[in-house]
Order: sequence, then C-alpha cells, then structure tokens
Amino acid sequence: MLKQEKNYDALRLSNQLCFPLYAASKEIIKRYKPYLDEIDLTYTQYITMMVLWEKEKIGAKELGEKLYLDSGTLTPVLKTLEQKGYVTRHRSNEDERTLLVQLTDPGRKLKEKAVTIPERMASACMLLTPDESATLYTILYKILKK
Amino acid sequence: MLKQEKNYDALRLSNQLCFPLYAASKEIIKRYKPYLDEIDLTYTQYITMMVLWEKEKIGAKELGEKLYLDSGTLTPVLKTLEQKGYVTRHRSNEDERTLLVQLTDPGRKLKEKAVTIPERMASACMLLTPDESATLYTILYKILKK
DNA sequence: CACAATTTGATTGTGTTCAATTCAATTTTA
DNA sequence: TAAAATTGAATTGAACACAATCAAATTGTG
Repeated sequence: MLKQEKNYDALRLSNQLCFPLYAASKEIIKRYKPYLDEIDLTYTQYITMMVLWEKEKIGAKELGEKLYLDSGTLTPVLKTLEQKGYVTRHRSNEDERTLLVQLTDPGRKLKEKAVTIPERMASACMLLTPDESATLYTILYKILKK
Repeated sequence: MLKQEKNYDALRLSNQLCFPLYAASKEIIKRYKPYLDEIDLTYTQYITMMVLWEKEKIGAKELGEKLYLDSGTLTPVLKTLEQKGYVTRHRSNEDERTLLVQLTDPGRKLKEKAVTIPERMASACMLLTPDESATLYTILYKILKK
C-alpha cells in the first residue's frame, strides 16, 4: 500500500477566508490614510469621531461596544482626541465609574471637513458594484452578529 | 426658505463598509486565538507559517508580499519564529540583500498539529453558508486585487 | 570602470490591539 | 447593614502595523 499523503489543503493560505478578510481590512484602512491625513486623524480616531457625530454624548463603555474596542484601546484614543480638543472626558454624576465622552464645538466643526471623505473614498477606491457592496455588508454583519 | 440641514448620512458608522470589514477581521482573529494558543502562535505567526508550509524556502520580500505585511512587521515576526526554532534566516548567496527564510524540521512538525485548526474553526465559528463563504471570498479578493 | 539610482531588509517612532491586572464605585446578597 | 460580587476604566505587557529612514548591495548608464 502506498503511503498516503495527508491532506493539508485546509492549511493553504489561499483556502482561508480569515486571511483575505484580514488583508482587505488593512488594505482599506491604508487607502483611507491620505484622506484622514488631511484632517489629522488616524482610522481609529476617525471611527470614534463618527460615533460622536451621531451621538454627541456617550459613555465610554457603550462607545467601546459600538466600535468593538476594549478599554485598553479606547482610553488612549479618547485622551488623544481630548488633547486635540475634539472631545471632553468627564465622570457621570449618577455613576462615578462611567466616563462620559462629549463632542466639543471644534469636534462638531471637523464633521464639515470629514463629510467629503466617504464619497471621495468611494469614487477613488471602491471597485465594487452596489450589489457587491450590499452583499458584503450583509455577510460581514452576519459574522459580527455572532 | 428653511435652512437646509446638510446630509451627513455618508458619515454614519452604519453606512460604512470599511467598518464591518475592520470589525469582522478583528473578530475572526479573536475567535482563532484559543486554537492558536494551543500551538503557541499568534495570528500573524500562523499565517506566516502557512506560507512556509506551502513553500519551504522563500525570500523575505516575497513573503511580505504574499502576507500584505511590510518589513517593519515581518522582521520581528521572523525573528520570533526563528527563536521558536520553526525557521532559519540566512542571506542569499546570489544577493546578499535578500533574506531567505526556511522551514526547519520542528516547523514542519508543527503543521501536523495545525492541520486540525481550520476545520475546528469552521465548525465552531463559521456561521456562513458555503455559498456565502464563496461570495465573501470573491468580493474580498476583488478588493485586494486593487 | 565609476557612480548614481534602485532594491532590499532592518531600524525607529507612533499608534493601535487585546489579555490580564488593578482599583474604585456600585450593586447584590447573606 | 456589612461582606461579596460585579462593573467600568485605567494600566501594563506583548505583539502587531505601517511610515519614514537608513545602510548595504546591486544594477544601470556613460
């Protein structure tokens, strides 16, 4: 009997779904960089501001849940945004454990500059059809739903 | 005439495609962690080994291109894998600038342990139908194709 | 051959990212 | 109510991740 070669196909990089997901995520963030450099925000700072542009005031915990970031990541991000003058950080009166993050006027103003970014990103880098975008969106949120 | 409110819909986190991509990527890597802990590899080390399991010997530059990683990331990863005894790092004879990374026997052995990971990940975490997986795969590589 | 331009990997600096731990505040339970 | 458990943020440590820069080697051009 011939020695049977074990089947390692499952370990081929090209057979992984995790890998193109990981690579595409980094690739998109990289493509954002030139636009985000214009308003001097990193990607993480940008998505944080996005939440605040929708909801002026929010607890740090809820913010972290929306962004899928834990406190170890979010704490320095929020401190940087505070230094830049875009947010304030204060403890809640009801519960001193809770940190409330609030948008400032300069933070609100930044929204005006940022509003052109999604469209410019789309026209410059979005090679997907509307149909593909919608499908991708649905599948990704299915993964996140857990 | 009523003051027209500017349309900020494009800046809503829920309207971004980049964000679920970013979040899902991190989420999947997190789900891998328990399995990768068993063989004491990080995700980055794991995908690096994956390439080496397919191609025993490879230049650092080509490796970085396959993994979408630059030298600043790859150099410490390769040094760690060398310390763990899974790879060797040597300069090429033809071109002293080129770093050749080669799989060792322990590195090859690790493949045996790793081979169960993709299937266990799939059954534990993969809530996508085969059809969805295939679609996701295609779209992600379309993004990466650039 | 000479030398500028290019290529390649390594280094440095900044910014995440998360697990684990700590600490204070709050809530639950005995 | 007092003790125990829980919660929320901050801190720490290890590992990415990439831009910018550097040094060494090779290549291209006259």
